[in-house]
Amino acid sequence: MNRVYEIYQKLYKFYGSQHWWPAENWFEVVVGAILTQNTSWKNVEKSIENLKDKDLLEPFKLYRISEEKLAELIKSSGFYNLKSKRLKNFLKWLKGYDFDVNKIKQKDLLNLREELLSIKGIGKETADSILLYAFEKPVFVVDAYTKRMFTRLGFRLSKDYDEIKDFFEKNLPKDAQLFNEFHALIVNHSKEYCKKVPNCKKCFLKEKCEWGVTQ
DNA sequence: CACCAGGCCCTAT
DNA sequence: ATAGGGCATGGT
Repeated sequence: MNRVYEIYQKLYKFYGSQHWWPAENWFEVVVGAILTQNTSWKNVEKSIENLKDKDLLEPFKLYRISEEKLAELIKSSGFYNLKSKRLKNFLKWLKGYDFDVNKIKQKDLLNLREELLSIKGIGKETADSILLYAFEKPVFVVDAYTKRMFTRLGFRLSKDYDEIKDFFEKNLPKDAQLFNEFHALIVNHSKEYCKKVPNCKKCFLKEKCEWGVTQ
């Protein structure tokens, strides 16, 4: 049994199923993924709520409003001019599929990833978050939490995003549901524990756990 | 007051 | 290939 999969199992046993991403539907996932770039989720939530309150959190509605208007609506997320443009870029791509998520889901994973990465403002992490949580494709999402947590656990991760991603995928079954849970658990554990104890020596993921939860 | 937060793009070496 | 700057709000 490899160490990566072991860690997943410990997290799952301790925290349980996470039911991620925190969104009501696939489009909300996409909007959140773009808005949360280098930004706290709290600030993103305000923007999402604002869009919902104004009944605008739908693809065609956002496609229709102006970039300037959209920027105002998402102000709380920071980088709002940039992110408004990025959302617009995604929406133009989405129009090519008639705003129909089912047409997108039918596409092959690797080609779909390339398409997303070709959209200006969608980088690897954002693309993978969308692939996994909006389109339900089996990709492992690498983010700041993932790198920080596994580095603290003693892993020596590459600097290259795709190399890190490949490392995790090689050590786990290729299962969208598992990737979904794992990333959610990493974020949850980071927020619950790692962040509060930056140099903790007793995280339950380590061999010697002082919290009585080592399995 | 400073620093950080679920990145990404562009430019200069 | 890789480093550094810009983007901007809200919380601690």
